[in-house]
Amino acid sequence: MRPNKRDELVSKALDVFYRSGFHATGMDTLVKETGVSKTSMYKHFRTKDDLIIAVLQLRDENFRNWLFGRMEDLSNTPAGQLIGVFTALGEWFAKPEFAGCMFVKASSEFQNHAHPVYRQSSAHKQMLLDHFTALAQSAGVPDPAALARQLLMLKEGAIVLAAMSVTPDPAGDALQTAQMLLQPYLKDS
Amino acid sequence: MRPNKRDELVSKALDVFYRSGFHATGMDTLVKETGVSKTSMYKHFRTKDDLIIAVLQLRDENFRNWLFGRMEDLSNTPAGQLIGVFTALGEWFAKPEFAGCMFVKASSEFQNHAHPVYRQSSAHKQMLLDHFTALAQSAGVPDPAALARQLLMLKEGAIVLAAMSVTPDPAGDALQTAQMLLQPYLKDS
DNA sequence: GCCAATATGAACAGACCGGTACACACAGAG
DNA sequence: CTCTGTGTGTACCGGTCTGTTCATATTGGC
Repeated sequence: MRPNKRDELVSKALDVFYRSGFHATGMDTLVKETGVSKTSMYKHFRTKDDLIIAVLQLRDENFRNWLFGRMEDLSNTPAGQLIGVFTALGEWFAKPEFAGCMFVKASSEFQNHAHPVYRQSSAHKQMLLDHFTALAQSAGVPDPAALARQLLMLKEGAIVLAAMSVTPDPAGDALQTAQMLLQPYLKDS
Repeated sequence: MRPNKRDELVSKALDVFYRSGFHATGMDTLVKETGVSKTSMYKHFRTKDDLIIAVLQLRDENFRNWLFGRMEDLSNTPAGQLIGVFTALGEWFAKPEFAGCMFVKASSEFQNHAHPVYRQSSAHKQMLLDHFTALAQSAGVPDPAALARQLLMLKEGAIVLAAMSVTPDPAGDALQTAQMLLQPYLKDS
């Protein structure tokens, strides 16, 4: 029961769940895809729900590291980093494996608000909101919380429209709107 | 095989799917909930997918009638109607049965872009976009298509945040943003 | 009333669901 | 070598999935 074996299972399960959905993916499929035996799988994860929760934890970590890292790469100023969200989104949407937000999908399939999967999905969005709020505050915005809510809303809307193939460049559209909201606080540094 | 019986089945199935998800809801559950026999159910709908497609058609009709009707009630001007979207959203979010957008959830569970459920979900959003674009054009906006995309994105973002209980008043936040976008075209009539 | 056509319901079919029992391979200790 | 502990794979469990079969009510025409 090496610990990195567990991580490997979670990582592979993430891919399959992301591609095919949670309820639609059976444990037999995951066992086959990972090459491990069912017994081993259930040694690492007591139930399917436990596995899903581990998957969402990994996703939260990966997504946060990727997005926040990308934002920092793109700008040194808080306002510039907030704008960077939408540049980063555009890069994500262009990837062939893009298939929407995993947490939105998770909360869609586990709608009971008391369910750990729903709570975890909600917490992920809350975490993003907190980060945006902190940046907005650093940027000197009068109402940082309100701006953060607006930017998060743009981000979620863009992801939905991208996942549903409604408009060709939702990241670009969101970027334009965000620039309007942030214009007073963007120094051209 | 009275036609209104079929409508009744679709309507009831809509409620159950909306509450519990598509894959998570079995035909046995639907049969039990509707009181009809399984044979009758499969007389009306050849497969579960056929039923889901009928459900989404009804949802599309209901949602369109409700939203567009509410928009017209709220204002006589095109720009005012576009603002009305977000007032209407606020009313929707306050309803106890609110559980996010059914089409976003459907496309989450049926991600294959060639699947009729995905295509239908995408088409629903396209329909909304077209309506918004026409209104924006009537309002005399220079780039009606761009504004419509922005407003649709705000709507989708607000629904996601409402469904995931991230912020207390996403409709209000979206309304504020929309007012910024539409300010030049809103006459206080 | 009588017969044919149709709608219905319960039981079932075969596959798959999440989860478990258990026999076994293989390591290290003596 | 033997004994023992641990990780693994297979076969299986009861239940549920979508979809079907077939015998039985129910209806309409004459």
